[in-house]
Amino acid sequence: MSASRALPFDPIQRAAELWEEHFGADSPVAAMASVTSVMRVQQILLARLDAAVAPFELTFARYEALVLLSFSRRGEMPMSKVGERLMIHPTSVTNIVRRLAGQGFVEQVPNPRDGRGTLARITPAGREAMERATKSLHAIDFGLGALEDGQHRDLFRLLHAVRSEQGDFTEGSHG
Amino acid sequence: MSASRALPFDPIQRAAELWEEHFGADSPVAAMASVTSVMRVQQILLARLDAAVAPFELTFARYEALVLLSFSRRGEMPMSKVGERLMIHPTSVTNIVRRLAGQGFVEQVPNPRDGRGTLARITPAGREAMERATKSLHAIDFGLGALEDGQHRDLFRLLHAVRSEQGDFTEGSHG
DNA sequence: CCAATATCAGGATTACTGATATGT
DNA sequence: CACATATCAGTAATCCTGATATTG
Repeated sequence: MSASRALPFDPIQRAAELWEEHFGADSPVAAMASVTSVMRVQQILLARLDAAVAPFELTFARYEALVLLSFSRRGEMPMSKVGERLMIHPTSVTNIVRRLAGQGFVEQVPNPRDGRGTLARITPAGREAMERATKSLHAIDFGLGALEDGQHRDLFRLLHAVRSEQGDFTEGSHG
Repeated sequence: MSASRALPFDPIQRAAELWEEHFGADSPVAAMASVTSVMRVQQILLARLDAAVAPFELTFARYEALVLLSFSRRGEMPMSKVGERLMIHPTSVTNIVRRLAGQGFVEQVPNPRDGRGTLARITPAGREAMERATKSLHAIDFGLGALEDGQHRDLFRLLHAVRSEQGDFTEGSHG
């Protein structure tokens, strides 16, 4: 999982202190510390999530695709829409779906309403794997057991502001 | 930058609602929403940071290595210590430092105090590139201009809890 | 003809495992 | 001899930029 032993200090805290010494109190030290923390926590979480779903031959990215399909009405969705919802590149969709298809977790069928398009459809085996992986993720609280529900809401709102500014979506309510 | 157009709703919010419908209010919906948000914001930030330092032929990862070296007393540090501080894999250190060396931003010299070891040492050109990249990053508030200082502290503290639980460091103060 | 929908080829980055040469 | 320090080879995952065939 990358770094091995624990340091006797918080490396991000240390970096922030040095940062302020070198670049002055005017520099966005707090932003730097936040950014670095986001990077590190993402790394930690992804490792935990991937480990949790690995027994079912899934990565977290492939798991997310299965969940998305399972939530849809017919268990199927155009490739383009999968990419839109998961916010991943079209070639990544192709890649992920092909891999899931190779595992028998989804099948790719022509879109009857658009001859150009392809639908990804979850199979019973895919639902089975998804449900088992979900239990595994529930058991570890999605890697975020360190936080309580109120803190999750705080974290979500702070990050929501960043995503909103990026223009991921047009509405601003999350309540 | 992966996804193109904005959705008329927050896809993470939507996912959380569907999640609760499918898996019940007992499931860690708040944790799921937090995790997904961390993933997405990391992606947004990394794209912004990489874009900010790209004019100087750097990635954010290589920039971080330059900053680390420039903060050290002699501008040099053993490879192993670089990996420890940046919390990246030894082979990634080799990779990053070799690339920086190819650009003339660092040089690799034998460690006089350990015949097995190699020191990465920042060059004047490396300091120059680092300082210019820093100005570029300052100008965009490290991609986190959407948050105010108080919010940065909140965000840092929430993520600090996760990092602490992971055992990245042994102390618990950050005040 | 232009736009949209995948898909593919190819390049870049990062991480990990396992093997290796060197030195403590 | 056991251990530590890089480095390398090979594998995997992801994203990106074009190019392409098909269809609307």
